[in-house]
Amino acid sequence: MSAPAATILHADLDAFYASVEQLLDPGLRGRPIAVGGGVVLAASYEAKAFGVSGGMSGRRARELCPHLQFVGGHFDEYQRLGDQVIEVLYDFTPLVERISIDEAFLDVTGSVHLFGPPRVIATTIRARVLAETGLAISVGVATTKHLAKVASQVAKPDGLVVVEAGTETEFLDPLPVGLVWGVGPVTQARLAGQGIHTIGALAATSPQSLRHLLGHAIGDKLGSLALNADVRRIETHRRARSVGAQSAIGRRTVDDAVLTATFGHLADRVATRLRAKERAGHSITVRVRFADMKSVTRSTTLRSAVASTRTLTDIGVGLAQCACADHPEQHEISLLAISVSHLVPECPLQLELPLGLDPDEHRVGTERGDARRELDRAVDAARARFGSDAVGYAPVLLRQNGGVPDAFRELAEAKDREF
DNA sequence: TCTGGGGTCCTAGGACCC
DNA sequence: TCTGGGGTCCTAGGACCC
Repeated sequence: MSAPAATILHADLDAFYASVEQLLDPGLRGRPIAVGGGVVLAASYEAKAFGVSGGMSGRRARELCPHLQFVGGHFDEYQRLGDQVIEVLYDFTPLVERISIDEAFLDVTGSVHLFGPPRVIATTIRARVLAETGLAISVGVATTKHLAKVASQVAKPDGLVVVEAGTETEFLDPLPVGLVWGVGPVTQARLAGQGIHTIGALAATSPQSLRHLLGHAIGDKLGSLALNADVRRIETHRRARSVGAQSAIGRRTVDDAVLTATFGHLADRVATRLRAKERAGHSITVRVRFADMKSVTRSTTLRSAVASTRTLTDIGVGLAQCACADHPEQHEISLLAISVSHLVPECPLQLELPLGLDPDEHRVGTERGDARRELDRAVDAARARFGSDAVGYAPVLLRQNGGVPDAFRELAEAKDREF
């Protein structure tokens, strides 16, 4: 006998940022709004009706919806309300896997004795979230994570869909393949080329054909999801595998001053977060996006793990110079990014970083290595007491450029916190 | 007003080792 | 001398998700 099927809920706040804005300002309710400016971070359902969606350029959004109103984000409120909703979920089970600011999986298999059948739990959650925060949350209920997520998408807006055990295939088969987790525009187009438009058609395709069409891993994964063979468990604690930061800088002529200033800023953000997590990383990857939106990456792997701001800055600049030198036909850059991976625990008292090219230069125990550690520690401590703007490493040469406010970045970074 | 910022995972080729 | 095959790591690129 197999174990009784699990009961998984996927709870997903509707048009989250935009709904919060409409909550905060009643004058925005019932109207098409978008959070963002140059790019749409989130659209209200009234705006979605015109085809406006997240990630779209502001200009395109206005073309689709001339009366669209842009609003600046209240990022602290998003975090606060998102946390408040997650706290409601914990009242029903400790098995909560938060996957972003506004959505989570719950395993309520063991909760039914306390709170009633899954449908009752889901209904209670939706009512409590609405009463306590004023926000609509859609919930999908099923026997697997994937199916629960598909169900919550189908439930939107402000709905509940329960897929009863035994009816999974019947539920999934007519749905479009785009609802399968991991099927984006490229994969969807590839499948459409073979006449595969529904999850049922995907499930009916042979594993060999899928592998041939999409590659081994993707083909196998999609095949199993379409056949409802998802065996993933709820993971309550997930460790980050990389820490990164990026900055769109408009169009800038390639020069060292821009690289130094930008990587100073990015490395500061990344290294500070690494040190706060007591982690350091062996691999550093830099991405340079040119003015024509083509981007290239350069990476390096060091024998020792890095978490120092200054060291990360130097490596970032060096890798970006390599990338630019390899593309002499490109004269302008529009974005720089740095990411640290192959993370390892770093005890604050432990030594760090010999560097690749000149191993002695930055090693702790040498004058420069010690100085860098002391500087990082002093800056971290001052910021902890006086706020993140209290101390900087370099003059902020970066024009704000109408970009995303720092508060939004801090919001994205807040996902680092262990939920 | 040309196109954000944070991530995860997969593929493919080459180096290197056994 | 020529002939192998498998495994692992690194780098670069890309699809996808929120």
